[in-house]
Amino acid sequence: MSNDEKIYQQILKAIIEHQLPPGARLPEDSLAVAFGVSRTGIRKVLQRLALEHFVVIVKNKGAQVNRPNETEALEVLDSRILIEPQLIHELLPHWNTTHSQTFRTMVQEENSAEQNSQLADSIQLTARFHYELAKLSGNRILAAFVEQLCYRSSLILAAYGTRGSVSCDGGDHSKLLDLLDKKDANNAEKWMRDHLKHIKASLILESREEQNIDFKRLFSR
Amino acid sequence: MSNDEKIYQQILKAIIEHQLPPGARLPEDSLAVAFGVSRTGIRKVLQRLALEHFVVIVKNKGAQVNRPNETEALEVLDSRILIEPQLIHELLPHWNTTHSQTFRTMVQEENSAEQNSQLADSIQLTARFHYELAKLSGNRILAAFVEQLCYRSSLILAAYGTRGSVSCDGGDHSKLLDLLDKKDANNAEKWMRDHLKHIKASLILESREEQNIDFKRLFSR
DNA sequence: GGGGGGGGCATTGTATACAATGGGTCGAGA
DNA sequence: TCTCGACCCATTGTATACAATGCCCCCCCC
Repeated sequence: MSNDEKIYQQILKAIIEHQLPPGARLPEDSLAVAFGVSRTGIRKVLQRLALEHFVVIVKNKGAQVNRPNETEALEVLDSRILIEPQLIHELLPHWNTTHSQTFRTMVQEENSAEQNSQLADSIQLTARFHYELAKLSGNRILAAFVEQLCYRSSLILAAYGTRGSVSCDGGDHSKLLDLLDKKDANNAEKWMRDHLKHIKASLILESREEQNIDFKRLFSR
Repeated sequence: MSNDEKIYQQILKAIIEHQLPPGARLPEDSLAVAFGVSRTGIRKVLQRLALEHFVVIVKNKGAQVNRPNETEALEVLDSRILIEPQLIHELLPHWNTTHSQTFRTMVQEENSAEQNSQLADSIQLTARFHYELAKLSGNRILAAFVEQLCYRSSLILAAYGTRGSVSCDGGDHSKLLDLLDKKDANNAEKWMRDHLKHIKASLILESREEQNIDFKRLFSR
């Protein structure tokens, strides 16, 4: 893996695990010394992260970790609801006992992370479950897109998620595996859709609009 | 629009219109003098184009316009087949006569471009029809993804498309508008799926594998 | 005491210089 | 004449220098 890629992975990991919380500033200089490279390399990574919506770069003000707003959160979940259930049909023909084993191991990791109250690990493992599944579809473009959506979901869950919305996953995911083992495409698809809708519904979206306050209306007597 | 953005748009346009054909090299220096900036600005744009799969950057060898292979072409079309038909349901509630007018005008442009044998224009207008439609879904994330897929499709059509696969679109697109005007969601969805499948089927994918030649097998007596 | 303006500092934007890599060409030897 | 090798040039990778911007604080004036 190239050096840039390593830096990218490390920063992305830190963002997803909320070691770099939403809103955190990412000064080029500090990162440059931290990784032992010049600002040039850091800028490249930051711009990639910006294109993928993990950070926001404001001209002449630099980068900070994206703080997804309500609209973005809902759109990410809606995108997943539209795509992931359909991928079930694509991946089921390839599904075999080896995959089943691998994914059941992953579910166990999720459960133990959850029981130890390692929220960050739990969220990340949940994301991984979903995008590893997407990869089995065989369509690398869609798999990459789902992967990005899952990572963005990690950010969203950490910001708007309730404990319940994350922790119910462990049990849930193994149910999907049962359906896949039975080659029950329709119920597996339905399960996936309901699962994602459940997560979407569990988000706490305080609807106080911080933006677009209509001062004129507000202060007209 | 920022300066970078302008450069990005110009290069992207040139790629989609095949003024920069697949495989064309994009030396940083030449582009830098062409746009009157230093290599720094060009590199940023090229890396963005690379992340979006319009160019390929090979370390120490630079950038060239992506030449989509068979697999990539099929995956792009499959992605669109999975997403776009479903978006019909999302956009139909917002569909009104104003939209209808706008899109019918677009179809006319497509037809005239096609009649004048302006293949590049025709391909691009077709792409635009699809992603403008996607934008009406209200989900900006999916719309942006579809937009990217449509642009990639332009590259693919120019490389693998038959004249028929492009030119049949003009008449086709207006049929979809009729269905949308009738608020016939199911048939509009079906139309979209068939339309994309038709395009996919019309690609000429010569299956001579240029890569991964198995010399060992080839030359073992 | 409060508000507005100016200056300094921290940070990013852009260009350029130098290092490193890859490919192509020219020449020597078989 | 063909092949292998070394050198050179074109191009990219990386670091650094300087310019430009924005923010914050302080001071001055009202």
